Amino acid sequence: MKKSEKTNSIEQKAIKRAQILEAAVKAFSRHGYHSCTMNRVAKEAGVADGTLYLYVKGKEDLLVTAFSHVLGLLMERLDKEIKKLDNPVSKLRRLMELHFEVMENDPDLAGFLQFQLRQPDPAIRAAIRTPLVQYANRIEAIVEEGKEKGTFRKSIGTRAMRRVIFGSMDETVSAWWFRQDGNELMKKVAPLMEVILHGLLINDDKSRKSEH
Amino acid sequence: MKKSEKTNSIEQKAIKRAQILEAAVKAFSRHGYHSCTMNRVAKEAGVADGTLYLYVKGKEDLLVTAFSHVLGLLMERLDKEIKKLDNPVSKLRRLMELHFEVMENDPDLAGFLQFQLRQPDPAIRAAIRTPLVQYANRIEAIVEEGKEKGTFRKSIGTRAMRRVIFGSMDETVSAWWFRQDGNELMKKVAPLMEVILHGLLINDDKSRKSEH
Amino acid sequence: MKKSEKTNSIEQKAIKRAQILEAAVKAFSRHGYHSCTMNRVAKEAGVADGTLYLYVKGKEDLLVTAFSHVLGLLMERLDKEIKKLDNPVSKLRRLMELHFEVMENDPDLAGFLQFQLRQPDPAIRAAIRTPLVQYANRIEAIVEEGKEKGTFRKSIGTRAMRRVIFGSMDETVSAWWFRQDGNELMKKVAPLMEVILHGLLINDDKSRKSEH
Amino acid sequence: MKKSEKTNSIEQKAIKRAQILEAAVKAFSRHGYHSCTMNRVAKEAGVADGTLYLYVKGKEDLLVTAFSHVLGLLMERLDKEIKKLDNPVSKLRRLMELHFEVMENDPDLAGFLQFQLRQPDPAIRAAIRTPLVQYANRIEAIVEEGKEKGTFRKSIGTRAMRRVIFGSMDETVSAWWFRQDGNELMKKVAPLMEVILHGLLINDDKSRKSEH
DNA sequence: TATGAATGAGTGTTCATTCAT
DNA sequence: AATGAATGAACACTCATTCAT
Repeated sequence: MKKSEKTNSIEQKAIKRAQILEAAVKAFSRHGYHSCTMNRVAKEAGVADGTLYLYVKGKEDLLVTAFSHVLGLLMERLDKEIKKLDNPVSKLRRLMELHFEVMENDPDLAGFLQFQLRQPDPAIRAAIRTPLVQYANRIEAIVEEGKEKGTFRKSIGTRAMRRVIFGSMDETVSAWWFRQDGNELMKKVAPLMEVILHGLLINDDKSRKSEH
Repeated sequence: MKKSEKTNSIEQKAIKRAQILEAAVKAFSRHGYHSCTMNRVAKEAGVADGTLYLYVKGKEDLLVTAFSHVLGLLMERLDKEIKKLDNPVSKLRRLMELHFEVMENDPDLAGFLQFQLRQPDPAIRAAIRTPLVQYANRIEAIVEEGKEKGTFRKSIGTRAMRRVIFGSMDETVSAWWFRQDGNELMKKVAPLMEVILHGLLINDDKSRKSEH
Repeated sequence: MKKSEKTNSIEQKAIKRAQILEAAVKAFSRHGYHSCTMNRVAKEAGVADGTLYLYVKGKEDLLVTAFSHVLGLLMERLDKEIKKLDNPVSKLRRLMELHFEVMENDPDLAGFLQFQLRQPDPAIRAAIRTPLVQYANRIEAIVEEGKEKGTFRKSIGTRAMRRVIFGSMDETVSAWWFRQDGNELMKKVAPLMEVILHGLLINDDKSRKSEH
Repeated sequence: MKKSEKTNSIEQKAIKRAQILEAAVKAFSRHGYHSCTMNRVAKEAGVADGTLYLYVKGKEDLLVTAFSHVLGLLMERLDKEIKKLDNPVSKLRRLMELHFEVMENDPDLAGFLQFQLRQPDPAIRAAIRTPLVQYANRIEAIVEEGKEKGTFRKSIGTRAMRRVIFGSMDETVSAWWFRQDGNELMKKVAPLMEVILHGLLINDDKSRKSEH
């Protein structure tokens, strides 16, 4: 049963890897990346200090690898869910719901993504950039689709729209995380969509394109 | 002339204090809060290491104090400028222009506010919260005024509006800072205002209140 | 054919043992004893880390055992060659030639013997002492023979003579190894013998026993 | 008294520096360079760990700096003593006496010079090379002088002579240090000089230049 | 016998903070 | 008030060794 053994061993390794990366998310979130020692992560994962280095190159790599791991899981789910929908507004709402749902269900993950990841270190930012861009692309794809289908206004740049969307979600999650007041995050979807879709103004005459 | 001497001495002290706080902004921005040593701040300020501790309690306090200092200057200016204007849309645009202008003119300050300040350490975040709330209040005051005057829609919570506004600006500045592509930040004001005021949708019928 | 199998197995083991010891000499020489990891030795020998511990007790034991192994080979050859010769001067020259030849033909071995072995750790030095003394005995035996045959002066202690002989060779090999300037080591035999046999002085009157 | 204060401070610093370097010699000698922790050196010097780094760049630099320090002291004394003498044989004997005397009076220093310094690390060897060459030059200068004055034989290279001289002394000190049998090192001067000056052979006819 | 994943003790170095001057 | 030399706690990472397979 060599093959079965080998398969098992590979599975074991993948499981331990996930164990470590998820322990890192939790530990970094609770103590803060810089204040969190590798020893704490190891304890959280239930392995020895040295074992961490069999799976990642170092502390920085652990942060980045853990990020790719969890964002990968999120995007896999996102793609599957969004594929089912047919109009950009629904897609945008679903993206936002999913984003908030994930955060709400795992505050450690939320803390990790909102704060621990925002490291000023250029090396870290560069490493994080790639998966982050993929997420931004998901948003921009919806915006583009909306423009093509005539749902969203073509006069505004896709980038600007993406920034408003992502910036709003991001700020909302951050504010929610700090208050930690029960699980109300999902309730923010509707008002946020309201503002993003229709804007602040009453009796808005879109033919004007601008208020002056 | 005891009094004059004393006044002079107090002024001297205030000047050195500002010197130190601005040196901290610059040094933290360039090297990153955690990687920046107190010695570097001291050198930047032109004082000895120990002298810093005559003005702040420690490194963390230096970060927070420096933040209050620069945000105080910004808000002082903001209040003066906004007082002149009479409608909420102009006020909102002016706030955004000012925000972007300050960032654009002082990239060190921008890096400090956008990244160095976002420390995951709970103690730091708590300390930073107070001055930050004051800034949020400026935005919410404009939103409230807009609602009262019938310019902004009452159906959306002030908080949600504020989050979209601040989140959009914040995300825009962050993205700009990273690209560091010349001084184009001011050009983002119009498209951002466009989205925020009118929303993403074309032919928006505001009587519907929502897209479904 | 149990016996043949067993013999074969024993031979196999001896071969692997030699493999490991020679890999250790090479690896220690190239990376330095302290900087060389057991993993590197294992790789060099083509076995797994754990396998090393089936042949030696630990890293220190590996160093000492490897030394005994290579010095044993050298002395075996030395004895055979010297047996053929009949006068102490020839024997001394042959010893020196052999010493230099071995070093020259295997720079890894030379580096190992000249530097990696000179560990300050008392335990290591003590362990190395035994085989080293055997080599010293070869030199002293030649000196003694020379004294008995009336070739060398009896007035000087055998130990002192041995120290001059061994110290000179050792210093010469070290200097050569550092310069690594082609294979000129054999050319040092003649001048070295010249000094050792006749001394530095011109017109030496041996009846004086000393220069004053 | 500004000047006096400053002078005093500089003196203090030089004293502490010497304290640290001499503590390093002692600590490295007793525990072995690699096994000796910086903490041990600090304790030996009576300072905190961090203080060491105010005087040297790191552990490796400490080794090299300590070596330069002690060899500098030795050579200063050597030059002064040798200047008084007029013939190369006396100079050679004085050099050897001094070498042995210094080692004998400070076994820690001897252990440091004989073993701790012989690190295989190329960086260390390169750093140590410069002061070591200076010492070699002292020996070669005496040899050259001896050749010019017609005392030493011109037919043998200066380098070869130096290697015999230095190698013999080195080997003698090493052997002595291991036995640690009282303070007999000085007694080795005469027999060593005997061999080096007159060679091993009885009835040596220098006109032959070689034994065959 | 052989493997190699897992272990965890051990250490050079940094740097915020203090305090004698 | 100002200095800056001294402090010493804290930590990421390595690697010899073990042991279940």
